[in-house]
Amino acid sequence: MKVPSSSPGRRERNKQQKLDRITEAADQLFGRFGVDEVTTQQIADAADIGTGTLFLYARSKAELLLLVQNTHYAEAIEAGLLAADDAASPLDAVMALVEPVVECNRRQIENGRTYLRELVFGDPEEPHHRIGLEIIQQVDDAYVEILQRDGRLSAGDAALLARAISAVMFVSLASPAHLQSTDQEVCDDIRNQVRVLLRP
Amino acid sequence: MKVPSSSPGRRERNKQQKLDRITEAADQLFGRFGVDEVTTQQIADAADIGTGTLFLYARSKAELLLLVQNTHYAEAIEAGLLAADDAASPLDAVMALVEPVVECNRRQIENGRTYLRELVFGDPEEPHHRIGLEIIQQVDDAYVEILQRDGRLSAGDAALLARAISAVMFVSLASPAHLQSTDQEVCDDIRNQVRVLLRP
DNA sequence: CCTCATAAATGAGTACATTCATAAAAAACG
DNA sequence: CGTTTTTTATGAATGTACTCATTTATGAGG
Repeated sequence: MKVPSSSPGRRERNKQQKLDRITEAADQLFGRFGVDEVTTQQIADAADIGTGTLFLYARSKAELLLLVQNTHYAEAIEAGLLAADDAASPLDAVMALVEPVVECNRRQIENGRTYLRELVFGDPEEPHHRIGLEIIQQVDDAYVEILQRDGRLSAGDAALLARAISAVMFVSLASPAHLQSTDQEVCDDIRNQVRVLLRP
Repeated sequence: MKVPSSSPGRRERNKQQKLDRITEAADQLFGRFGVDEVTTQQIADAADIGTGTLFLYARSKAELLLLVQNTHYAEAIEAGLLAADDAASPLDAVMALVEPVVECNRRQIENGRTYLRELVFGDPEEPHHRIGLEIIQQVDDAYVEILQRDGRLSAGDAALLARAISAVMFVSLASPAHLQSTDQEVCDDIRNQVRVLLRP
């Protein structure tokens, strides 16, 4: 048995390199053509690996999309958390979080909708799925914190209201009604709904 | 050119019979095994039609599920609309609508989730999809009416709040978190969220 | 260095939804 | 009726995500 401390070993290095190539290839191809227009074979070819190898690194095409997109959402949410700190009102704070997520989600609308679809309907046990859920949970947690700032809501009610806001954002982003809308229009639509929810 | 008035003609009769056989077969098989465990071939065989014929009557397997389920949801909503009329409070009225839908949706949980998934993410141009959207739009309209009963909300705000309630119901039903829950637990969860939304 | 055990990679194979060229049936027309 | 046109039915063929028996690479022990 070898000590796992110092060197990662060639095996580990190879694995990491392959994962990097896969992530890079999938990100490029998905971003360029949309998840439905890209075959797993094309990704495998672009990453220079065998057909089946791909599925050792992501158990499904959906997982591959989550793997690629999670990073982008994490960045968007980081920005949103910062912006929410100096918002004047709870509504503005919520929207400071919503805006970067909307922007991220709609960079490629088809991918954005598929990402949401898989988060809700995919297998929550899959590794990248789990990570995706953790990432959006951060937004929910931030909503709770925002809603409690002025002390008018109990912790329980704040949690429930936060879930409602998340649901509103989810459905607004997923709905085909907004396929042709601008990001701004989607944000405005969400803001209007949240405004009514917050009106105490 | 023949007058289309009097007799339906053998062609029309055959078509109707086939559609009936397809609907019956799909309803049975989906209900028994769940949509993912049934192949379109099995449905075609059960309906005693050719492989390709199925897709003349429903453009996709998803459309077939919508075709079969729309009827059930329409019935559930009809019951809900009646019950909502003699509810004491807006919250009770909303829940009178929610309960039959939850019951219908969760008769077979996998089918229920797939139904919601296809309604939101499927092609809204497909005929049965369109009908499904019209059916759930009734629920949304009913929410608007309920919310305006006491006159404390403008029409616009009522519409926005109704959409939020719909979003809450959708996400609560779709979420894997409720895979193991009872119908009652799901209803309670939705009720809690709606209660917070309605608290002015 | 050699041998064996274990992990990783591979691509031919599978399953299944959907399509499409062709055939059969029905209607229209004389 | 027979002919032509239009609609409907069919199942073999297709495309694609995913699996799995087999091969190959890596590391451990001697």
